[in-house]
Amino acid sequence: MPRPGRNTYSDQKPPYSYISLTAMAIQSCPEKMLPLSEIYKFIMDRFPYYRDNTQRWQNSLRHNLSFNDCFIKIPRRPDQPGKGSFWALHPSCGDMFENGSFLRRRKRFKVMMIMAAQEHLAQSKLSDAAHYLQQQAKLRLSALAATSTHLPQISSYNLGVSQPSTFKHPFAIENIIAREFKVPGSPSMSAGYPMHNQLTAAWPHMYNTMVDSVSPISMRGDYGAFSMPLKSVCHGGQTLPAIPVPIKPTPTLVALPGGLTPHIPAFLSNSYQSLSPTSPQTATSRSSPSTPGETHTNPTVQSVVVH
DNA sequence: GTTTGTTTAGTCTCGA
DNA sequence: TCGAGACTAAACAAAC
Repeated sequence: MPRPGRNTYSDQKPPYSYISLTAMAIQSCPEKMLPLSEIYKFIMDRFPYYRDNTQRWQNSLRHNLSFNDCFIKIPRRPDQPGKGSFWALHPSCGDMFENGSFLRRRKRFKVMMIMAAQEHLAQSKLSDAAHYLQQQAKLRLSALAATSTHLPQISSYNLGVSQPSTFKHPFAIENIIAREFKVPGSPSMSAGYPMHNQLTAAWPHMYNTMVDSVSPISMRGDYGAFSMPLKSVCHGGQTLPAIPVPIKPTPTLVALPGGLTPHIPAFLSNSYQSLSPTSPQTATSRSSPSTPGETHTNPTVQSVVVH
């Protein structure tokens, strides 16, 4: 497998999959999130190969963004007009390329909790499923408490502050190609996992929703503004903290007959206010036709990411 | 009309 | 050989 070169790959196809290219682009940005057009731009800037046949590879890239759970979509705020959403990396996609190949991952990064829960539901009584989910929630939440202090930090979302970190995201461009490139505009790229405190600041609405989402799943039936599944992440057999990711507000849900009310860490229960991923201002959602501050719930269950 | 996002389907490649 | 991941093409809908 060719190693990343020192310079651009001229007209040769770079030895990176679209996933790694996209991840590079996202990682190269201090905010760790980019709109599609910027991802295109990043790739074309660095890899001349992709200046041709743009239709083809851009379609593939979009397909990858949608198809792969390792990418999460972040809606624009209403006061940030523009097309499309921002794209970021799922916090647990870190070691997909652990084997050193940026063309082929060890295993596809996938969010499976809902499927698992549904399968479980299909195979057992509802009460069993509720118990199962409750156990999962406990496991993740306890692991969350245990691991959160060891997890990597990233730059705040557009807070203008790069937080110090020793962790290097495998997708960080400095880890992939920064050996070869100087990344303009990211002097202190400190690699990329959105952590809870930062996410809470950046996406309070998500966390708010998330808190709601784990409340008794009788739920309010609508899919409001920030309806997005709460995705806990379980990584390589290891349980990691949950990050809410607004991928697909699918109505797929698994209602817990007994009501699932795990203990929610304090950092998840931020009030609904301020910051958005891209601006230190009031967060509202473009996707929400409703009043900011209004709590919407997403009747989804926690999910598990498996590798 | 263009861009963005989702989905489906088929093919190719690689690793076990 | 087979399964899984990657790539490509295409259709379609929604947002801008």
